[in-house]
Amino acid sequence: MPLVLYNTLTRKKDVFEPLAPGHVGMYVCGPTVYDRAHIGNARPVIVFDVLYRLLRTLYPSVRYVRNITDVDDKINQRAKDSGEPISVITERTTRLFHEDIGALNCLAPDVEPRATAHIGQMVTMIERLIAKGHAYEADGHVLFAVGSMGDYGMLSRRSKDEMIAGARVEVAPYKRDAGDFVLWKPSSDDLPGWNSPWGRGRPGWHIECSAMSLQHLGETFDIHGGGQDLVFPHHENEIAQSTCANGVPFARYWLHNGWLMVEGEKMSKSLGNFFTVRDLLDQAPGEAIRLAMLSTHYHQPFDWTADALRQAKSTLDRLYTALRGAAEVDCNGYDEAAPLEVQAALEDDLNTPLAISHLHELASALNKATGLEDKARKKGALLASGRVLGILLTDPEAWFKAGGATGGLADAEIEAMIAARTEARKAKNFAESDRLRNALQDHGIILEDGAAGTTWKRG
RNA sequence: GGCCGGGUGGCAGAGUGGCUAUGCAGCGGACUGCAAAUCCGCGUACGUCGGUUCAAUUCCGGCCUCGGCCUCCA
Repeated sequence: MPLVLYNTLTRKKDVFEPLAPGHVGMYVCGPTVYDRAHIGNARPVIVFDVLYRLLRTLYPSVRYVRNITDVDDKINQRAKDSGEPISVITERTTRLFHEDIGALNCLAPDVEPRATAHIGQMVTMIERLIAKGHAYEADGHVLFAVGSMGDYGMLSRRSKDEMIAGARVEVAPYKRDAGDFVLWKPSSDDLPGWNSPWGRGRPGWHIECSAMSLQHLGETFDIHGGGQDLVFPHHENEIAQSTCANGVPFARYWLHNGWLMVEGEKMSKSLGNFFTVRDLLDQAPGEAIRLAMLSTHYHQPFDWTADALRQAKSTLDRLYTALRGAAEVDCNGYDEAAPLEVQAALEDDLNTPLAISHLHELASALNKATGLEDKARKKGALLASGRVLGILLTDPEAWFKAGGATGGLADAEIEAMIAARTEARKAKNFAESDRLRNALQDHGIILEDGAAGTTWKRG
């Protein structure tokens, strides 16, 4: 099956073919580092991590670039409010971002460029745009002239007239066209700034991605991703800058993940439904958060609910239960590639919900498997499938016993009570046996009596 | 107002012109000292009104309805 991806540029599923055979270049818009990542930030990171993992199973060479935006007015504001130097804020936030998404089993990109390390490239690109008549200097700013580009608006499919008619913000008087956007703006002494042909200043929002993708992936590359809200204006403007500056097509496939809601409402601080990844990691394992995100197709809006998280956790319990039952089975040689149906689901525009349904089927098959060979085959298939999705990466025992450090009974205490219960059961003292089990249950410990003895897990 | 995406069983959520996923919850059974886990079985859903068709939840059109975006929010 060929890989097909829904391309915002064409508004349909397109068969994916890399520009250079065997090599894929992908750019995804990364975080602005002024505050901890919230779950809305986490969605594209997880979605494109799955795509990255899938691409790596299909192509020998994949170059994944995800930027860090470390120059931005929100960062400036944060520094002003807190009194902390900007570099302290951006470095700390970057480190926390890595921690948070690492806990969600997201692989590091191949390149993680920082905007402040590419100011020179941005200035060069702006100069080229001015030279080609696509940008102009006005009132200390450099602006991109949307009127200079014939098919501006091709990604978001809106005409310039519409944009002007719909403009809600007062148009700065120095703009030639209401749709013109800032490439470079002046900085006062108290703001970060770099010397440029237009005086000391800082870049506009969009130019960094054009400059960094050029630097690390070239003029034309395969995939550009991000949240749906970035389609306009951010990605539209990236296309304008890059195609006008380079004179060749920019990204070929544009992928956008849907918006994230919380309990049916838009997430916002004022509604009190605003969660950081860190908040959620205190409530559930990262794998459960990740799986919850993947339980809806990436293109759909995702409604984050307590129930969705609970369901994801219970799905993982079920899958890990199957793996735990086959702990002794050596599946070496059977776990290299995900089975066809899982691969096919993902190759069909990253249909993760369908892929997950196949994991359930594999778990059932593993539970029912009798022969060693059959078990090894199913276990290997389940593990390989999990790997593409970035789940089932933990040892099953560790999965079920996790959470002990944060309070409650220690493993040794639990083991001791189980031993006492086993003695009671041998003596047919079921009253005592049940008392012990209930006592453990009160601490969230669930016992399972099997042929090979009693196992336990933290519920 | 413009553009875009939805409305599927109690819930979540795929998908398909006829064979109607998957999971959770529920019910019945097997297993178990009792449980848990697992296994077996059960529930026949597709907003609405028309059209096309031998056949539509799936295609087309109208309507209702929900949501997103419309200059810097992922």
